[in-house]
Amino acid sequence: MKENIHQHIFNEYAQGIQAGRITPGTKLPSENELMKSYSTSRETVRKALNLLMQHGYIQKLKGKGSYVLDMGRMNFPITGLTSFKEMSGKIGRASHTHVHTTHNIEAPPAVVEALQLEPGAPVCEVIRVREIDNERVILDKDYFLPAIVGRLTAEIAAGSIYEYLEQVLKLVISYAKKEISVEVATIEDRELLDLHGLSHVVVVRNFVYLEDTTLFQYTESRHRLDKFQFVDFARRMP
Amino acid sequence: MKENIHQHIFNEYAQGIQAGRITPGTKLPSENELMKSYSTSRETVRKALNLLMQHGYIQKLKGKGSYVLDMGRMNFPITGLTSFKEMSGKIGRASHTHVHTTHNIEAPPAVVEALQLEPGAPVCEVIRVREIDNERVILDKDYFLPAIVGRLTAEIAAGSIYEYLEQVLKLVISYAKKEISVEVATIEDRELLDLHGLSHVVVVRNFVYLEDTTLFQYTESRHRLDKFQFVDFARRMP
DNA sequence: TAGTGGTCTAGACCACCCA
DNA sequence: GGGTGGTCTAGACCACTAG
Repeated sequence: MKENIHQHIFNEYAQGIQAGRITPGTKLPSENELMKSYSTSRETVRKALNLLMQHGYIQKLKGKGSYVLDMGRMNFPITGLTSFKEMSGKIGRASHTHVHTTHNIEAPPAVVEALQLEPGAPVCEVIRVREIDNERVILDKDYFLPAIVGRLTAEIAAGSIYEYLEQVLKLVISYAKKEISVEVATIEDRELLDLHGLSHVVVVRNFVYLEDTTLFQYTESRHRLDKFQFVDFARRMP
Repeated sequence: MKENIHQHIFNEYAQGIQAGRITPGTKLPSENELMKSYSTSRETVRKALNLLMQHGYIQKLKGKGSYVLDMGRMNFPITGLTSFKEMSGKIGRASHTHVHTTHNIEAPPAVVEALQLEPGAPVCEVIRVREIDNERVILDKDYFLPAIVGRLTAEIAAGSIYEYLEQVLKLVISYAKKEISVEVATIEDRELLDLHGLSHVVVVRNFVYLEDTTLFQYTESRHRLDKFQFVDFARRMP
């Protein structure tokens, strides 16, 4: 499992808070106490506590201690890099994915720009429609570099592509940039989604990078307006 | 003043990257070299580098080194807790704020819920309209606890309320939770904004907390659809 | 093998909070 | 004054990357 000490401490408390075993307002043991009870050094304890703080689980107060926030059990944290499959599990709604197309094509202009390709370069395009409560509300258009992912099958696309990339291809996803905007619905949006006459869709553009800083995926996630929500937790930087 | 060593190192590189003096792809000095050139310890250097990494300025590669990303100069980082005033400066567009109302009122139901108040409790309401390129595109509705902010004047509201709170009242803002969704425009939206017939607005709900974990402000920022953009940088968590 | 970043240790001094 | 978190130090061992 290769679990670090500080990650181990973080996990224990993060899970405890998320499961409600540790209630908001509770004071955590001091760094000195944690140090003893985990038989480790203070800096290691502090790494764990800082992780908990950065994730919004606790608040640290100089001279007082660390206190549990009630933000940890926050409604659906769509923040970060959470994928549709992880998310739909959390919200516990009837959801279903329909794979519309999976093929290698010449990159369309928008994708050439997004992935910084040569005009006419090949990309692997995967178009999926997400259904929640029997309504088609999300259109996902993914573009991968064939040199890296090879050819994706429909079966893979039906599940979690991230799971496949990380566990089978052993690719390590490192970071991503997201852009959220609202745009006029295209003809494709109208055909593949149940828009009920809504004129706009929320577009989430996602640029995904690997550990070696290679940009390897571009995703356009097109959501029906009324089914879109994004939650963000932010700390004030000094 | 009072600048930590690791914050100092962070600032030097962050500014260098943002100003373009350090170009993307550049390899940073190794931790050992930085340690010597700043006459400090390695853990301190690492704190600075981790900050740079968390902010998307660099990528660290085991066994190789730290490399500058081209994400640091990212377009309008509305992520985090950036306020309108800070932002409008960055995008460099003609912008103007019109203070519509500033008064203490009984909290409306939605605000009672958001700030967890007793029904009928007083709140300080500030309604402002943001103009960009001579179009009224953002409606900001702020609600503060009068016990903390007292009475805000129109002059203060015309500038940056955050500046006033932090520099005059010495309040320390610690963290915030944001929720982004799209909703049907209200009558008030139609009156105060130039919606050009658009039926929906993007609503950003902001819950702001102080250092002692007090929730003290609730903000509703209502944006015209086509003028809304949100950029997010996320790292994959282990 | 030499250099890199990732983790950990056992101390230290400081500023802050509260009794 | 005793406890708390914030910062820093000078070592150590490991896993990874490279030539």
